[in-house]
Amino acid sequence: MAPRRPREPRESVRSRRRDPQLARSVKRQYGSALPFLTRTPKMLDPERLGDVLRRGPAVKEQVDAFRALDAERRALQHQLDAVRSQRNAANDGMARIADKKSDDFARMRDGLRALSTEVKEGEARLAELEAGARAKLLYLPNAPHASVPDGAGEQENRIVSVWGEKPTFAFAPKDHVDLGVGRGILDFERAAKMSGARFTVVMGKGAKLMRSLLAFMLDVHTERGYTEVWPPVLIKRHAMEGTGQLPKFEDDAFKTSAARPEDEYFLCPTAEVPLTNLHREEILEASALPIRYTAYTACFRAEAGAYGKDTRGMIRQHQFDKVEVVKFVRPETSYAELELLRGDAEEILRRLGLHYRVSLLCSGDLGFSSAKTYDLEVWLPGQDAFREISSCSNFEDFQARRAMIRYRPAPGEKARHVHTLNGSGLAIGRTLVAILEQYQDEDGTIRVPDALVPYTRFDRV
RNA sequence: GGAGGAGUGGCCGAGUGGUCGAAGGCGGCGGUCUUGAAAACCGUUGUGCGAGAGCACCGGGGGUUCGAAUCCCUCCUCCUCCGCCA
Repeated sequence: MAPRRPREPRESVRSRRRDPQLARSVKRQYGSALPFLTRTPKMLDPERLGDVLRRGPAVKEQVDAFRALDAERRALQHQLDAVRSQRNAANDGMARIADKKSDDFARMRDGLRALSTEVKEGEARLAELEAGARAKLLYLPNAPHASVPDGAGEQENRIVSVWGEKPTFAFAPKDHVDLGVGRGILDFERAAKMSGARFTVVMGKGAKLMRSLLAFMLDVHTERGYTEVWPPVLIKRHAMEGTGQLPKFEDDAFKTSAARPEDEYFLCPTAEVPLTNLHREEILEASALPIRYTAYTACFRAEAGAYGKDTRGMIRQHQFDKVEVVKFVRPETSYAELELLRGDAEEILRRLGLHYRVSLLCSGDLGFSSAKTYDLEVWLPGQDAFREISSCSNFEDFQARRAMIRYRPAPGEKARHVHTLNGSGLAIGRTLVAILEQYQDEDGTIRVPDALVPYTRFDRV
């Protein structure tokens, strides 16, 4: 990414828009009608319809309902334009009459009043149709890419590679709860005092290990070309819609309470949301792409419906920590970029020497917004299982349409939607869990991976 | 939190009810001139929808009016000062 021009202390707001990444700023304040509805979405193109339908039979109904509303909307739009045209012509006539008190003027005014009423009624009906079509579209998932295998759920994901080997132990390996509590670095009972279930207090060398992990991850990513970002974690509704967390998954999110609805915020569920929304409603310079960001944030998830799953330990928490990587790329490069991004996430695991495998999610396990996702699954000896530690996805133009993120392929050409990608790089809590379990010794102490020692300045917990 | 001020095209900036998608300047593009360049001069230059005629857009939304960039309400954003804080 090109370095941003340093800002003058008293620079005006408007000149600040002269950002080298921006071909042209798009002025559109939040809550406006239908930024992404301006053309038939690509996912509804006949050739891609088959792909959306792989999501399951319910999607067919959604598509049909959307198309019906959209056809109605287009018809009304045409009709309304014709009436508007009449009104505009009549209005020109009025403007040319010098004598505003003449009978002619009065007669024309009455005619115009009728036309205006008709236009207003049409606009009201059009707004309803648009809102209806938009609502339908917001609930429609992304189309799986052709390379995504069909399948109903997790069991049908495809393992595409395995890195490293299972560490062998001359003793029965403990899980991270026993290890962490045993070393005095994890405290679930005390966490419950202030926050209840599904929270962890990390203490002492454990806390330092967390801090070291996030610094280490950000350093690796920035060395590899990502720009480090420290974003807000209280998020407005429109931004959550932009990346696809809303409206469908509102129950999964925490939100603040506020006297006025417009003062309400959602707690960031992943840095994907603020990072992707950095460029919402912008037209980017083609030469600036790919744009790459990395950020550490705390992440908050209500995880409704996950009761009873992973109740022990710090695998599934209401609050966790994660370093995320996000890319904005040209559409034709997005699948190559996905492989690179996955490599960037894998790099962290490799440098930490953690045994893991890569899984390609099948259509039934694919997230709502994603066209293709790889999960990185780290080996947890204490659970005798691979567990997700990173999820790397190509969203194609799904988020770009919702958040109106475009680029201009060449000067003078029409703006196109970018493709967005993101991946965890990595979930910090789960990385700590993996280190505890894979690097444990028989006496319950834990060796610190070499790559982290420069950060922790101790080599054993 | 309190008190003021402001948001118009890539940028600056005019426009306080109709002929305004919007003067003028800068920048960009094309041309004339030039060995070449600069200067000067001429022309051109927003976005989206639509097959097209056409329609929409002056921060967002709503209202007044026959008619709104212009008047009113509201929200957002930014600026200045005060207070508080990290």
